Amino acid sequence: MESCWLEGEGQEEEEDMEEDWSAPVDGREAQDQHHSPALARSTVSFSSPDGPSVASDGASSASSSSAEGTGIMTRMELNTFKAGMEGLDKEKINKIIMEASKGSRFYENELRKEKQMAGRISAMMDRLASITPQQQQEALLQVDKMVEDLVEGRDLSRTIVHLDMDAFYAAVEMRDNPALRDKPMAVGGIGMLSTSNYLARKYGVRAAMPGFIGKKLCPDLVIVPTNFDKYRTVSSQVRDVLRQYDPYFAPMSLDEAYMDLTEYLELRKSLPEEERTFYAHTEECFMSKENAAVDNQKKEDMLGETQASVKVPELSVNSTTNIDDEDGSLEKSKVTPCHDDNVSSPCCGTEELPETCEQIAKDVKEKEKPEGHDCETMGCEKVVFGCDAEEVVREIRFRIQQRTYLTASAGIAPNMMLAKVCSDQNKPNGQFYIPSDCEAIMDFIKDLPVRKVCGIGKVMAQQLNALGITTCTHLYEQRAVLSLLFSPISSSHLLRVALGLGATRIERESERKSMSVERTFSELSKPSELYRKCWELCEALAKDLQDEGLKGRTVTIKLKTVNFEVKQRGQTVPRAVSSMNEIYDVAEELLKMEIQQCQPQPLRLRLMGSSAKRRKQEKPPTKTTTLDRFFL
DNA sequence: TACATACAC
DNA sequence: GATGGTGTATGTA
Repeated sequence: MESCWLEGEGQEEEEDMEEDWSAPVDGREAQDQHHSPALARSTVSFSSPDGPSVASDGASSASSSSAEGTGIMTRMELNTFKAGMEGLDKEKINKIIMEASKGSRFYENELRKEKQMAGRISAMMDRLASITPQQQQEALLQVDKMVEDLVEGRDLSRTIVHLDMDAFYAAVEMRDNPALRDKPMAVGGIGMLSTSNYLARKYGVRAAMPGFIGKKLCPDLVIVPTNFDKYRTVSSQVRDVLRQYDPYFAPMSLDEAYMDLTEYLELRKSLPEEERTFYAHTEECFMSKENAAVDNQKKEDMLGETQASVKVPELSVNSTTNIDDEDGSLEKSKVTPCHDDNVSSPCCGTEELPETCEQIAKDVKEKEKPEGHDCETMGCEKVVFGCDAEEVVREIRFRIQQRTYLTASAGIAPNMMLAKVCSDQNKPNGQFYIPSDCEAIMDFIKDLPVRKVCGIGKVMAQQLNALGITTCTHLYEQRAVLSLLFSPISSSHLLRVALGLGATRIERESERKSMSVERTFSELSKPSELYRKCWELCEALAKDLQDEGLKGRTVTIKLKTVNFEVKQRGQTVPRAVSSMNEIYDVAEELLKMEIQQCQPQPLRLRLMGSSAKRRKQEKPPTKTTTLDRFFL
């Protein structure tokens, strides 16, 4: 989904500090951060004599956090770097969020993580303070060599598109239930929301927010349970369209995909107008066939700024598989990337695919209009799309809307990093184009908040913030310091971002490296219950492994205590395993050790997980004739 | 290799 | 009253 409230909460778990469970003592004080802006400024002047405009407000906001009992933890704040945040009363929303959370075990854990982060930042500031001007000068020379290489290697020849469905799950539910259309609503459960519609976002209700907090922010919020089967079906309809423009497109989740339009755009130049002509079907078209209908849509309407202007009559959808809110509703929607090379591959849904691109195209175009219907005589609005990238993307979005009655947003740029940022720019139901031109890229990058860049999350953003870095311009100005404070991998990534660089080739599907199953439950602490849960998880994992014909060399268990502390324990076995018994043997042993460690206290858990990983760096056999593949 | 952390969706 | 599940990458020891 495109927005998050507490991004990636589940994975950002507390460091394992067993001895500290009941004594959360942390010597480092939050005020340590207060010296950061000044330090940041003083160092900036070394590396950048031409006087960068360091945002001091950015730096100081890093210190607004973690004063226990007072301010709002930055970790828990509403993320304001997402689309659709205009005109929100952030203060009020954050206050409600904090009040709803305060005193909970979750909150206490967040508080600890916040302190830990403050400590890390303070350590970083100490390192910064110890850097000499000479060191900075040297670093700058080094970094600028890299800059030269990077700039020289810049590839502006590709046209990459990132396509993102607007409020996907929520939009699907609204489409199928008109009663929801004028209400603030979210998809998920009282425990966690997967996404919310734009009306609910006005109240601060976001993806990855627990439903009960959503209700506090917006008492009228309607929460609809997830229905993944339906989203998968819609997703495969969208993919049917995308495939025609890039057969190697890469889905990132049910609602998001990257495409490389470069080759298609060449073909497009000689595509006759007829092939670029579509009809916006009227409601009558469909009614005449007692089929689903869509309101008469003009091209302008389609591409306007308002979301879901499409009116759809009730579809006879009654797939009400009620997925268990606690467990099933938040399954990751990620699906195997679809790089089927004209081969009919089952990876993009259950529908059988035609064999050639032409057939796919014909088939899809057929599905986009009512059965046996002649648009010319029915007076459907005729739309002809042009041949440039923007027109093609408009066409793609138009066809998606005609096919699914849902809107999508898109970003068009010379690389994946930029395309991704762009797709958020005019959301919902909009698109944004960055031409393949250095100046245009730099102009776009200039004031871009670093937090908007894919890969720069909450933690990195806060670290950068402490250095006075909030935009990509700052990132470039501070390149020398960054190369000294961060690892080579991190700093070169930041440098690439600062230069507006990103991947220009969409990677083909890579081999899976691990498979896991995990569940949250109400507290379990009796060993018999814990072993039983472990057994169930291993059983589920074994089934998943066998379904995909995979085996793993390293078996790990994941435990989350009732205080939200996460531990992971693993063991590598001599031979790859996939059966229930083999996996459980290892997992049981690992669990046993943890239970013993705790004694005489019980091990009190709220989550348990089991996973199998393949060994690092070894390539699995490419062509497998046997059924078994291996995580070697 | 083991474990923790960060990130995305 | 109540804060998810799956997968990848990376840093460190």
